[in-house]
Amino acid sequence: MGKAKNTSFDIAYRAGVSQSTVSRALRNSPLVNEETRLRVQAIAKELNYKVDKNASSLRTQRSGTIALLLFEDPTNDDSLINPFFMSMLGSITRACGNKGYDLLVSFQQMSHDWHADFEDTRKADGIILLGYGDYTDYEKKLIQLIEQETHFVRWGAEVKDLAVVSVGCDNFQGGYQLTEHVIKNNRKNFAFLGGVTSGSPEFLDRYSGHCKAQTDNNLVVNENLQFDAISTEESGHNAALQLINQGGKFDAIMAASDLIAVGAMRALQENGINVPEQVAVFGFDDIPVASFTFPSLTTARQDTMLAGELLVEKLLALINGEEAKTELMSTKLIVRQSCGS
Amino acid sequence: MGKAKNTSFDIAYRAGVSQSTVSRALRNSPLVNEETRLRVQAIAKELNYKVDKNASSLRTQRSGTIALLLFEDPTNDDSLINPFFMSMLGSITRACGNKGYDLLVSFQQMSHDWHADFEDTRKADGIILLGYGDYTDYEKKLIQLIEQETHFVRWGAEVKDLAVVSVGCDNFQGGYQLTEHVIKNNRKNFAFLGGVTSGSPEFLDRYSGHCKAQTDNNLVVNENLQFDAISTEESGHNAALQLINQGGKFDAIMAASDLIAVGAMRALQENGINVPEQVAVFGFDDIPVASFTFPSLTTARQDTMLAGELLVEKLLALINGEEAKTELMSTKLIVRQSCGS
DNA sequence: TTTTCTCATGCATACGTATGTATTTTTACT
DNA sequence: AGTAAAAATACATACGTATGCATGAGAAAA
Repeated sequence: MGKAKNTSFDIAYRAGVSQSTVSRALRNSPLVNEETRLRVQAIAKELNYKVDKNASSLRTQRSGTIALLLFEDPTNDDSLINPFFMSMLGSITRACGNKGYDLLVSFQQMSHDWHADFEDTRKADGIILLGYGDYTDYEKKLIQLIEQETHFVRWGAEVKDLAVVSVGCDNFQGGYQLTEHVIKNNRKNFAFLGGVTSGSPEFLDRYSGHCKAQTDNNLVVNENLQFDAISTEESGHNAALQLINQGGKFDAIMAASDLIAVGAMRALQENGINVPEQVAVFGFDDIPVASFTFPSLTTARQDTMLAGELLVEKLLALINGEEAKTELMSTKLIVRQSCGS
Repeated sequence: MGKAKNTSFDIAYRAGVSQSTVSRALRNSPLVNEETRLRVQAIAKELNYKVDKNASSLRTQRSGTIALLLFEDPTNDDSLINPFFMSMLGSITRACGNKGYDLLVSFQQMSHDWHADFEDTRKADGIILLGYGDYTDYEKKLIQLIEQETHFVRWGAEVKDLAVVSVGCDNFQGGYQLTEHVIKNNRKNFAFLGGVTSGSPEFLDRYSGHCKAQTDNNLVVNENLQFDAISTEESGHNAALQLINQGGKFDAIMAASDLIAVGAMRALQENGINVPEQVAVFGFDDIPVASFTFPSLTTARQDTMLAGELLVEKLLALINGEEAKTELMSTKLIVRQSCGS
C-alpha cells in the first residue's frame, strides 16, 4: 500500500546521479551527457515518473496553462450555450494542445463580477476572453486587467482607445457581402433583426455594412424595419413577430446572427409566409444548425478554426513578451436555400 | 516597474503578524483571533493578494482542479464537435464551478494513445471521461487507470467486470419508450440506423430496447432494415440511402442518435419521401438542432444538466475517499413533429 | 501569589522542482 | 607529465504556501 509517488530524487537514486542531473536530463539539457540522459529517461519511464507540475510551475513561475473565460448570456440558464462559442472553444482547445498548453475553461456571467485571477493565482499564464455582452462594465474590467498587467486577448470587435489585443471578424464586410448577394437576387426591402443601439458593437457593424450595401445599390434603408434582438432563437422569434405585425412591406430579413435567423424563420412559417419565395432570410456565424434548418440558411461564416489559432498564438506572444496586433478576419459568404437561388 | 507579486510574507509584514498567521487567517482557521483575521483579510484585499495556487497545491497535494477528457471521432477533423458532448461540457463546467473546482479541458483522439496523466502531474485531482469510441483499446486504458489508482468517472453505459464508476442514461428504456410511442401512432415497419455489432454499446442498448418494444407489441423485428452508422449527419445520410435503395417496406426509422436522424431526414426528403406522413423518424439525445429541423425531431432527451452534476459529484466523492456507485438516468420522451401527431 | 489552562501567535520545516555556483572528471595541449 | 580548458556532475538554494510544534500572554483557578 505504501504507494508514495516517485519524485526526481527516487529517479536520481536509481540512476546513481543527483536530483539536479535528473531534472536536467528530463528537460533535455545540453549540460548532461547523452548516455546519462538516456539512462535517466529510461528509468523515469520505467517507474512511470511524471514531473510534478505544481512544483515545476512554482519554481519556473510558468504554468503551461491558458485560461478561457466564456461569458454566457444570463438569459440562458439552461444548458444551451451559444453554438458559435462552442465551436470556438473546440478550436481553442485544439490550438492550445498543439502548442503544448493546457486549457482551463471557466464559464462566467458577464453581469456578475467575474473573476479573472487565474494569472494572479498562477494557475494560468494568460487569459482568453470570449463572449459578447454588456460593454459598460466590460470595459472597466478590461482596464483593470491592463492595469494588473494580465496577459490576455479577446474575441470580438476592436476596442478603441484601449491597448487590448483582439481577434474578430470583419462584421461590416460580412454584412455588406451578404446584403449585396441578396440584392442581386432582386430583393429590395430589407428588415434587420438585432440590437443596434445597445448591446454588442458586432451587431452594429453588421448593420452598418448591411445599410452601406443598400445605399451603394441605390436602395433606401428603412429604419422602421429594424428590430432589436439578442442572439437567441426566442429573441429572434419575438423580433420577427414584431416585424410581421408592424405592417410595412419587406421581402428580405437580415438577422444579426444565425440563432436570430432560425427564430425568425419559425415566426414566418407560423404566419404562413414562405421562405425564400416571399421573404429571403439570412444570418451570420454559420453555426452547425444553419445547414440543417429548412430551408437551410444562407449566412456568413466566421472561420472559428483560424480564430482559435490566432487567439492562442497572439496570447502566447504576449506571454513571451513579444508584440501582438489586433487582427480582423474576413468572413465567407455561405449560400444556401433561404435566400432563393 | 518593480512589480514583484505580493506574497503572504508581504501581507504578514503589513499586518504585523507572521506568515503562518496570514495563511491561517485567509483560510478562516479557528486558530486565529477574529480581529486579526479581519485585519489580515482586509490588507490582503487591499493589496489584491491572491494565494499562489501552485505553492498551495504543492503543499496540500490538492489542485482544486478536475480534468475533462473529451474524445472526438477521428472522422471529424473540422471543428464540428458532437453537440451532445458540448452540452455535457457546459453542464460539467457549471457543476465544477458550483463546487469550487476549476476545469481543465482536453480533447483527445480515442484512437491515439491518449494521455490521462493529469493526476500524476498533480494538475488535477481527478478525471472525467467523455465520448463514445472504440471499446477495444478503451478498456485497456481503463484498466491502466484503475491500476494507477487514478480517480475518475466516465459517461456511458456500465462497463461490466470493471470497478469503474459510470454515469449514463438508460438507453434500453429510451429506445423502448420511443418505439412504443411510435407504435401507438400506428407504425408497424421499423428500420434502425446505427452501428450495433461494432462500436458503442450505447447504440446496441438502444437497439435492444427498440426491438423489445416491437415484440412486446406483437410486431416482428426485421433485421434487414438495420444499417450501421456512426453519430454524424453524413453517416446517417448514407445509411438512409442504403435503406431506401434496398427496397423493403418501412414506415418508421429509429436513428441511434439525433445527428443520424437529421442526415436520414435529408436523405428521405431528397428522395421525395415525406416525413412524417410516409415515414416517421425519431432520434436520440435531443441536441439543440433537434428542435430546429423541419419537421422538428421527436427524440429522447438525456438530461445533460443532471448528468454533469452527477459526474462531478461522484468524482469528488471518489477523490475524498468515499463510495460512489454507477448510476443510470432515465430518458425523457420529447414528442415533436417528425413522427406525426 | 503561584499554578494551571486556554487562546493566539511565531518558528521551523516540507512539498518537488529548476537552476546558479562549486566541484570533480575528462580531454587537450604544451 | 603537467597544466589549462572543457565537460559533466553534485551541491545548495529558492519558489510560496500550509501546518506541526513551541512559545508567549492572559485568564482562571488554587
